[in-house]
Amino acid sequence: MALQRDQVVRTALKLLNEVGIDGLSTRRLAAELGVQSPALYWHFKNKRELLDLMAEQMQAEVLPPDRRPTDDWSVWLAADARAKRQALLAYRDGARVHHGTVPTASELPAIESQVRALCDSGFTPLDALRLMLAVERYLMGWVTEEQAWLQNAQEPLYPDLDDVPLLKEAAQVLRMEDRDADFEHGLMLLIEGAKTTCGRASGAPD
Amino acid sequence: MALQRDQVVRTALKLLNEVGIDGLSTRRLAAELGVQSPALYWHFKNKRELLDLMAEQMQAEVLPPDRRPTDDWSVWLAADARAKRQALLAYRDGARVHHGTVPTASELPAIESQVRALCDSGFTPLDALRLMLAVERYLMGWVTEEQAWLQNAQEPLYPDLDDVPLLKEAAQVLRMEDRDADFEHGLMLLIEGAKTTCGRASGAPD
DNA sequence: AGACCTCCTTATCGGTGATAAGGAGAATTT
DNA sequence: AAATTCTCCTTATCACCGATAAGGAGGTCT
Repeated sequence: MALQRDQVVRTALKLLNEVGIDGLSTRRLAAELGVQSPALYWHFKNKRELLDLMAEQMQAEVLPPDRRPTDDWSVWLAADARAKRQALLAYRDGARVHHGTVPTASELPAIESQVRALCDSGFTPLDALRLMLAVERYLMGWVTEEQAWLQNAQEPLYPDLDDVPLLKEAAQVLRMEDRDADFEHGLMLLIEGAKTTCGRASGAPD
Repeated sequence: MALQRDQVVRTALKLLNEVGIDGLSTRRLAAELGVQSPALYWHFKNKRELLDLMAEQMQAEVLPPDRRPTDDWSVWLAADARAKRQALLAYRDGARVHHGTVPTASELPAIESQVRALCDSGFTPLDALRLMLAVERYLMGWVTEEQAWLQNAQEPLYPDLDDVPLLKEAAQVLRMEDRDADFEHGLMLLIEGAKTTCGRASGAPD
């Protein structure tokens, strides 16, 4: 039986979790598939294309198939960001795999419908897209640093904070002990900022 | 005359702009310095250490030496973010070079003093540090994607937007034609969000 | 004079992504 | 049925990478 393209992608994702993106070589992947490494180049133009498909598959595995904007934009926008974060966290170095990927033309309609929902709540198309872009990049930056830290989670960070009392008070953030809450806080800042400057609450137009 | 450590770093940064981080090999750098590549390993433990020093140098070249918080927190916080963005943009792949770098213990006092300034404006230490973290990661995510896009700036992006009228209206964002303004917008969202949920304007307590 | 220290050299190792050329077998055409 | 084409893989090889081992030349210190 011949190798299937998406079987290669799935194996690559499984391997990613074992060895990380720096350890994910075409030879290692080929070995995992019981094949010689040049065989992969029949299925993919190059490694970049493989990584792109891996990124696509990662999102598909976690995101619900139809993310139709519900009534309150701040609810679905936040839920979307949380789901995407989980998608990236589900694989080692997920954010780095996703880097450099650009929305293909086929994803534009989904973006359009989200922009439309925001516009129905009082956003201009410009502000709507800018908000979505800001959330997306906050998300990417967050998870990238989060995963870089996860990989080096060795000795306790900053053992002595006696000289910096305020940081000592906020040590849980500095030591990243509740990353979910900290991510949520930043996300909330973006959404609150958008509420006060552009949008209005839906269902309760002011 | 022997090679100086910071001469190597400066040459590496110059070379970075010519070949990008993927083209920056120890051999290429050694050649630039008129030396054989193992010579570099006398000055640096490994390539990671070189990249760390490059990241440090990049920030030092752009950031003013003493960034003392002025009266209005939203002003210096934004100015700081803009300066850091410029520092990263000043070199090709600057954001990727900076990735994985973690604040050393010696940078903690500077962070403490910024947290203090925020607390003077009504923040709790927790909210202050979370805000700074959110801005930092938004910044990193932003510039990383920005530079990835810069490197692939070839054919025009999304030539046909007739099927997505709202995106057509916001095409300048989608096509990243005014990246400064778009970055500024997201930064403003974070700061406005912080104003309405945690802080109060300094000088004009409400 | 001898020992050390600094900074570099040559040689080499095990790995990487990628290409060229070709071969075996199934499918399709003649 | 024979010939051809297509699919999917192989072996061999390229140029390059980060890193280490071992040693050598030249200055400095004892």
